[in-house]
Amino acid sequence: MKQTESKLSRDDIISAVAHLIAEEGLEKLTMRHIAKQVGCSVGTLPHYFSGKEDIVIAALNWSSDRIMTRLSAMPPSEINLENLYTLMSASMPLTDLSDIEWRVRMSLWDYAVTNEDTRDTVHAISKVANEILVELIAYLQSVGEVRKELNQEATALAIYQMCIGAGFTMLHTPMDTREAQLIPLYNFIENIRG
Amino acid sequence: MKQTESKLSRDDIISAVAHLIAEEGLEKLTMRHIAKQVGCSVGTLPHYFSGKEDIVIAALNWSSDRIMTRLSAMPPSEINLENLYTLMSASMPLTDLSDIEWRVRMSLWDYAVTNEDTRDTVHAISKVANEILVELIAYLQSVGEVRKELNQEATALAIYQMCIGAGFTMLHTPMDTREAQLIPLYNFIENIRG
Amino acid sequence: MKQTESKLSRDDIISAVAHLIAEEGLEKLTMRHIAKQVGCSVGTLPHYFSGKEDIVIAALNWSSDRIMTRLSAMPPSEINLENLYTLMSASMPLTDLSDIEWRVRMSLWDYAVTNEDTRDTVHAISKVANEILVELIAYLQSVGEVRKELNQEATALAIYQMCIGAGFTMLHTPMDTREAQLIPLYNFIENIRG
Amino acid sequence: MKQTESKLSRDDIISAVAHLIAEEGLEKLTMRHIAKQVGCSVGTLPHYFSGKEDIVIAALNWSSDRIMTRLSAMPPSEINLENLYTLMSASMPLTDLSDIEWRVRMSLWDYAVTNEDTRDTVHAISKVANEILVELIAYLQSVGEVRKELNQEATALAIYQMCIGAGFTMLHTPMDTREAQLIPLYNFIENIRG
DNA sequence: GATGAATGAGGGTTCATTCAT
DNA sequence: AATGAATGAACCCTCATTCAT
Repeated sequence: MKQTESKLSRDDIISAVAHLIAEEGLEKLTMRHIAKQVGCSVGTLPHYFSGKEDIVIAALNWSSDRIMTRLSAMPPSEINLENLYTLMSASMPLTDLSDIEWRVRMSLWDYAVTNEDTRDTVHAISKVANEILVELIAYLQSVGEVRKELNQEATALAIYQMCIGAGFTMLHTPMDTREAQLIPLYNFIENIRG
Repeated sequence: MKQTESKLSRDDIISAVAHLIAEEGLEKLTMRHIAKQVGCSVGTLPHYFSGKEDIVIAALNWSSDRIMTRLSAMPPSEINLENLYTLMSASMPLTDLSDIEWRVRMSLWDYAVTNEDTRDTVHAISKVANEILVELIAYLQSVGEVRKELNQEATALAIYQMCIGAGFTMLHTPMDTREAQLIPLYNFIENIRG
Repeated sequence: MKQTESKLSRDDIISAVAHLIAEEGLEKLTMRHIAKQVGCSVGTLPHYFSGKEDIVIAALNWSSDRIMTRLSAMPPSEINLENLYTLMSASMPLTDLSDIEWRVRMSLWDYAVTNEDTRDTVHAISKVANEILVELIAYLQSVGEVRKELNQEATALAIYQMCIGAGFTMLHTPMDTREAQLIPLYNFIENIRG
Repeated sequence: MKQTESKLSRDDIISAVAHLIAEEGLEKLTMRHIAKQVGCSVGTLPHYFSGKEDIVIAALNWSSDRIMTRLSAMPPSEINLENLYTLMSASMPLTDLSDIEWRVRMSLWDYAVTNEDTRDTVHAISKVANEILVELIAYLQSVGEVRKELNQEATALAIYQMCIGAGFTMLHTPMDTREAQLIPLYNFIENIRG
């Protein structure tokens, strides 16, 4: 039997794998599970990826891409202190969709600890995220929404660290208790108001 | 050949496994590697643990135990705002030893995402850590070192989140760049001074 | 993309496969490699051969065809003892081209050990080769170049065996050392001179 | 179920594999077949060999060892021209046992064509075999059984080539027709008598 | 208790073959 | 006639586990 009804693409596979990682963990991810989730046979996967590691890395990066896309969605010029909080909270695992992204991100970060290439990738992404935040803080300082004496890098890094800490912690708590964990972030942002 | 030189204990195995997880990752952890690291044969391990999962969970919890022990080391009465920062930074992955602990902690947190029992454990530990911090903040407020109008829970959670975020981020950066990532925590603590 | 530039034929495929077998061995021969070498897609091959085994057998026989063609090239009436040696040595793996033929022949002979059909083919070819040699010896006896008391079949078989033994041995030695291995054949032919 | 009745050794496996190669060919040799033939499970084989290639090479060398052992069995001082022929014919594939050895040898020689390490091994073995023959010829010359004007190396090589050619050819012919193929070798040996 | 050879299920991967286009 | 994505069986190998010693 041939699978001809739906055209398969790398993104279809990546998405399926991301969901599998989120639900079962990297450890239980097998080529056979992937094929089943995608709806193809194991022999089809090599047409799109050179091997399991290739698939895994693509899926892990998928989460970073999604999170970064959300972070970059709002142009700096449309930012004010109110929607800085909105922007950050929108990137947190407060919905089923972003929960998956963060679960995969957790696997990615763990994977990166002992995998040099992935570690460099994760580090680069963190750097970019911080740079975006620095830009936002700088802009908000320029329009008087953030106190000018605050160090931009340190402020951005504080927000980043709180988001990472909150996001990873949330993965171990029920969905309906997660929003309350954003209070420190909210307070912090209020506290830098100019 | 029998292992007669030194008495083997669960802790010996756990410690050895923790180091293996930190160095190679959970993925590459095998019973043979464990036995080799411990210095016994694979057949010896079942005498101390019921299976691989049992060993893994024990080793993952090892990191939490170590970190919690450090956090609880200082009695609240000896705390001031200066050594609150010292206490927190002492628990960060700034040395080879604590680096291992954090690496294992990362594996633990990742493992917990898809393992209910472990998730409950991790959540409970987080809760205890936060309670300790709340106590510290409350004490510091009572002695006038921290502003009294600050919410204790929110302040404690903020510190906790920053530490988690900073600690996990540090695992992807060289050791000599990590201390600089504590600036946000330092600033935050300075900012709550009464 | 279609293959329209050159008309494909069974011989093109066989020749390509023979070269692949000579270079990489039967073990590493795959339909994809064949298609790549031929310059067509894997789906084209079934139009010319019923399956891989069909291709392999055809390619293996290719070497026998080539070697037999050379052996039959010279009409018996033009033979003398001098160019009997020339004829035989010309069929040995002393050039890159004949080296390929012998490499494939080695694969063929090996394949024939456990494949009845191929074994019959190889045996038949050996028989024909010997018959040709018997004719040559008979002719040379009739013109007085070979001693008449020698048994034709035994003499032919001796030459055949030495050529086979020398040819297969040569495949494991550098090209520039091979000619020296023809000395026994030369001596033998000199020794039967009438 | 554990296999405890019979002690397994590398030689047991090698012997089993040699028989498999002889009967089915290298191509159809799989770890599962080997395990079945040996009477163990696939997981047992890695205890004795590092992988399939390791097993294959060991089995291929097995044939050379057996053949060389037979060739070296007779001390030169006990040699005369009569038992030189006996010695050589004893190493030919005239029995079921030596037939297996030669079948494996054929696989070995074929394998060596595209495998450098094996090629070196085969070449070294050929060299040793020739050296043994040279010694025998030299001894027979010294005792007057072989004509002194004959070149030792060329004579030895001639015998070697005839044996190789005859042996490999025999593998494609029925057992009861093989002895007749030794006539050229017999004639050759008679012809060098001093 | 300690050992490590033996097990066999399950892993990732390769491949000849098929068939809708 | 030509294509190459899709198939799934079979490959080699790894591994947690078991158990006779």
